[in-house]
Amino acid sequence: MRIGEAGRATGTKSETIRYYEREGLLPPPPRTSSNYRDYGPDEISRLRFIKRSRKLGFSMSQVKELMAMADDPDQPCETVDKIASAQLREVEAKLTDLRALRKELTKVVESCKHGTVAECRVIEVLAGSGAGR
Amino acid sequence: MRIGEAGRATGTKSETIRYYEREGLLPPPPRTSSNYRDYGPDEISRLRFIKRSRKLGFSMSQVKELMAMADDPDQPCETVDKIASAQLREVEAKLTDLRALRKELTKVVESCKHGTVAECRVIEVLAGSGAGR
DNA sequence: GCTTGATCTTGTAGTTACTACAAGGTGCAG
DNA sequence: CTGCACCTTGTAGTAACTACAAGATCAAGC
Ligand SMILES: [Zn+2]
Ligand SMILES: [Zn+2]
Ligand SMILES: [Zn+2]
Ligand SMILES: [Zn+2]
Repeated sequence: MRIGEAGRATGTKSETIRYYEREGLLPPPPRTSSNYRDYGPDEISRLRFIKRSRKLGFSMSQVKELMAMADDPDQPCETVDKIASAQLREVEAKLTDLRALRKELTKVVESCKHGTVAECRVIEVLAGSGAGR
Repeated sequence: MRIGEAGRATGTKSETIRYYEREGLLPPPPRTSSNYRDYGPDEISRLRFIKRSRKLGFSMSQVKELMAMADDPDQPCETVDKIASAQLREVEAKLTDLRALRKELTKVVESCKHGTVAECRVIEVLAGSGAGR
C-alpha cells in the first residue's frame, strides 16, 4: 500500500502521514524497490489510532505516550487514564472559558442599536469608554 | 512613555507591542532622540482596544478591521456587527464541538476498569477494536 | 516504444499569535 | 564611571499541519 492509498484509507493526507513519520508518531515503513513507502495493515491501524486520538483533542506528544502504552499491554493502565482525564479536564476548562466568552459577546452584539459607528455598542465596549465590564 | 511602561499599563509585553506594530495593528509611534518608542495616551487606548478585542477571541485581522471602523465614526455600524456576530457564531460552533468531545471523553474515561493496558477501555476506543462509536 | 498524467520522493516555507533569545546601544543611580 | 535596567533590531522557535517546488516513477493508452 503506497502513501496515497493509506491516506485515503484513513482520511489523512500523504503530507500529514509523512509529517507524523518525521515527528516519530509513525515508524518508518519499509520501502519498495523504487523507494516508495509501503504500508501494511499494522501501520494503517497505527494511523487510525493517531486519527482517533487527535479527534479527541489529544496533542501529538500525548498520542505518542498513548501508543507507547498500547505497545506494552501488561502494564497497569494508570498512565493512560491519567492522560485521558487530563484531557477531559482541559476540555472542561475550555468550555468554561468559551461559555463566558459567549455571554460577553452575546451581550455586546445584542446591545447594538444599529446606528453609526460612533454610537455602536460593540465599538464602545472594545474601546472601554462606556461602563464596560 | 517608553515601551516597557506602555506594556505595564496595558498588560502587554514589549515584544508583543513591537509585534503588533510590525503587523500593522499599531501605528509606529514617534521616537525619542535616542530612538526609543514614545507612546502617548492615544496609543495606549489603541493598545487597550486590541487587548480587549483579542480577549473576546477576535483574530488580529478582525481587530484591524474593527479599529479601521472605529476610526471612521460616521459610517453605519453594519460591518462591525457582522464581524462580532461572526465571532459569536464561531464561539457557538466551538462550544458545540467541545460539548461533543467532553461527552465522548467522559464515556471513555468512566468505562475504564483500571486493570492492565490490554483491557483498558481508553486504549480500546482509540484503537477502534471494540464497538467504538 | 513513447507520451501523458497521476503519484511518489525530498526539502523548504507559510500559517497564527506570539515568545525567546542574541548582540549591542542608552539612561540613570550611586 | 560603573553597574544595571531598559531599549534597539533581527532571527528563530512554538503546534500541527498545509502548500508548494523540482524531480523520479508508474500505469495506461496509442
Ligand atoms: Zn448595527
Ligand atoms: Zn453596532
Ligand atoms: Zn485505570
Ligand atoms: Zn484504563
